[in-house]
Amino acid sequence: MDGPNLLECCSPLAREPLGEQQTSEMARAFKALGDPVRLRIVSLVASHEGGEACVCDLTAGFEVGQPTISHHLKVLKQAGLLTSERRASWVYYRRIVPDRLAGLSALLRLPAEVAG
Amino acid sequence: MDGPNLLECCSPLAREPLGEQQTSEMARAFKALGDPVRLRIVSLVASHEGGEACVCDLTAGFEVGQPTISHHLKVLKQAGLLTSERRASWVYYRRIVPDRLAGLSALLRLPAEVAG
DNA sequence: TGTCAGTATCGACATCTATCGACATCTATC
DNA sequence: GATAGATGTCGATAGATGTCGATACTGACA
Repeated sequence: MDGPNLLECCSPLAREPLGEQQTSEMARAFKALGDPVRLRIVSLVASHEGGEACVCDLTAGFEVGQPTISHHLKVLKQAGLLTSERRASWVYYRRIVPDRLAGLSALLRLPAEVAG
Repeated sequence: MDGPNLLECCSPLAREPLGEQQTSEMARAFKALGDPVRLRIVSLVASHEGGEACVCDLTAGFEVGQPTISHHLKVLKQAGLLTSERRASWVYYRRIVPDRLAGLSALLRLPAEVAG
């Protein structure tokens, strides 16, 4: 996933055909973003003040139950998109640094866009 | 998906919490990329000469059967990532223009990255 | 018109996934 | 230590998904 050129100008995805090994981990990250609830969780965390949000912030804003939120957070964590830290009674989630989302963004950027 | 500011400087995802309606279509696109085979298909199409590849180019490069490739192509097409055109006996797939991948890339780009 | 190659669809199957309720675990506070 | 609140885990279940073999469709060509 975090290969040497991932944050450079051109998209590895469009530069050459990706092999099996390269795609499996990338696909897992995209798959994690491929659920509306998880996408909203990432958005809420990324846009929350301080760049982090506790689980209580999340459960309040969704129509699904707390165990489900917890499950989705686990998926996002395993995909390398979020990290968590316990402070007192609450667990706070924030984007992983170096940012995986930025890496995925660069992956999708295409030559036409870079040139134009 | 293709809202007015999607290709601007900052990431909508990190600017404000995304709502249910906004995320559903985005999630579908990410979900489509969330399979290793599909990610490789997109990569192969994007990197193929002329920016397009026929199904026969794809079936040759994968270990899964032709019906499965056809199924994945349908998913990518429905997600708005690829388009197809029949020429003689062959069906050619290429990236959709305006490019959906670029839109997703912009979506994931984060303020920190833009500022830095 | 008949045949062939390329591609899509269909039905079936095994596996994965999202969700829930119930319960366990952790921390703070009394 | 006992209690309460916040969070994670477990087991169950319904639905989605990836894959395949068989088959139908489409265009080219004899």
